[in-house]
Amino acid sequence: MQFKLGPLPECPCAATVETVGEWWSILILRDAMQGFTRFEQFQRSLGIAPNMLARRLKHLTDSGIFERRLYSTRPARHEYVLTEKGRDFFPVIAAMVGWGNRHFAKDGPALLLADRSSGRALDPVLVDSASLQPIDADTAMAVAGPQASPQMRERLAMVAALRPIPSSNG
Amino acid sequence: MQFKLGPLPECPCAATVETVGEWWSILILRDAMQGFTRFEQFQRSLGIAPNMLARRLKHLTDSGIFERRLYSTRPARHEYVLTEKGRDFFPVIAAMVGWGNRHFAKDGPALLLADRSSGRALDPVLVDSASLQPIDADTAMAVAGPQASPQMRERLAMVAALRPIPSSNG
DNA sequence: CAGTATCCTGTCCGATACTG
DNA sequence: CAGTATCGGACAGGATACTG
Repeated sequence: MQFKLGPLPECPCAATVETVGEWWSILILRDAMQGFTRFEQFQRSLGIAPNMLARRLKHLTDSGIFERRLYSTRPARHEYVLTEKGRDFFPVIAAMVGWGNRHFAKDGPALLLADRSSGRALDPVLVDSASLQPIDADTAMAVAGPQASPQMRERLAMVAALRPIPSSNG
Repeated sequence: MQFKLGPLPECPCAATVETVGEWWSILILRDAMQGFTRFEQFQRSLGIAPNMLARRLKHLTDSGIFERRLYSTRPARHEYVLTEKGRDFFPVIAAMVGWGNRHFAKDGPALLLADRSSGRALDPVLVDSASLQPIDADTAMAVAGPQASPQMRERLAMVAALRPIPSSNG
């Protein structure tokens, strides 16, 4: 997962993919959201090879998603603690959980989200913070932001002619 | 991106990662959500090699995310149309756009989401559909669903002792 | 326990050439 | 235009051994 070279891509979706796009990274973050912080916890949970885990943790730390914190000297021991940026990734994980449950769990989900204090099951849905209206492929579209490059604007203009987006059932 | 072999993993997040985890797949879906359907549209937009694009489109079609539809005979031409399952992936993309904008767009976003009819900018936030309360790492947790395996229950029980999850600023 | 160091394999991916 | 075929490189990822 590196794009050509150099800085992150302009598209925020592509930048996200480039930062956490290796699939181990997503699963590591999934576990970190549950409270895991230690090397061995991740390793046991994921069955990942230790060198790969070290690589992924380093990359996520370099990306500002984990903070590597010394919790013991002699011997030196580190734990990997989510930063605010890392914790803010939770909605992406939760959206994936929701999609997976809706489309793969035929006989009922194996895992779902619940409120920490009440224990009540949560049904994740993405809405606009102001209107609280659901955001989906029918009602939302991408538009150029203030910092959009000319190329980005051109792309988006090209795409604007295509709406409404085609779908298989009409 | 294939796990060992065989069926999808039990965890809905892992199942999602396995299905769309290659980073090209996410970007293809991003473009499909904008209305792209043709091979050449994807290729030009992404700068992807044709063989890779063919592979990814085939995989996404086999996964029930695209429907490959003949839109012209002589010569035979196909377009790749999102299924309902594919369109339902939009919240994941939008959540990634939101995270990318919040953490990478220092001088303002290059791309944002807007309402199709009003054009008003949208601020994507994940909430519970019943309570409309935001779902984040502090308030939500994963619990075993009705179809959880014993191993999954054991994992989640292990994790339950760790809450509240550690974070770098307290 | 928490990694680092090596080696190896699979495959993702790009480049290019070719076809109806 | 919409792909398929083939080649080669880079690297993700696994297995194993080793260290403080």
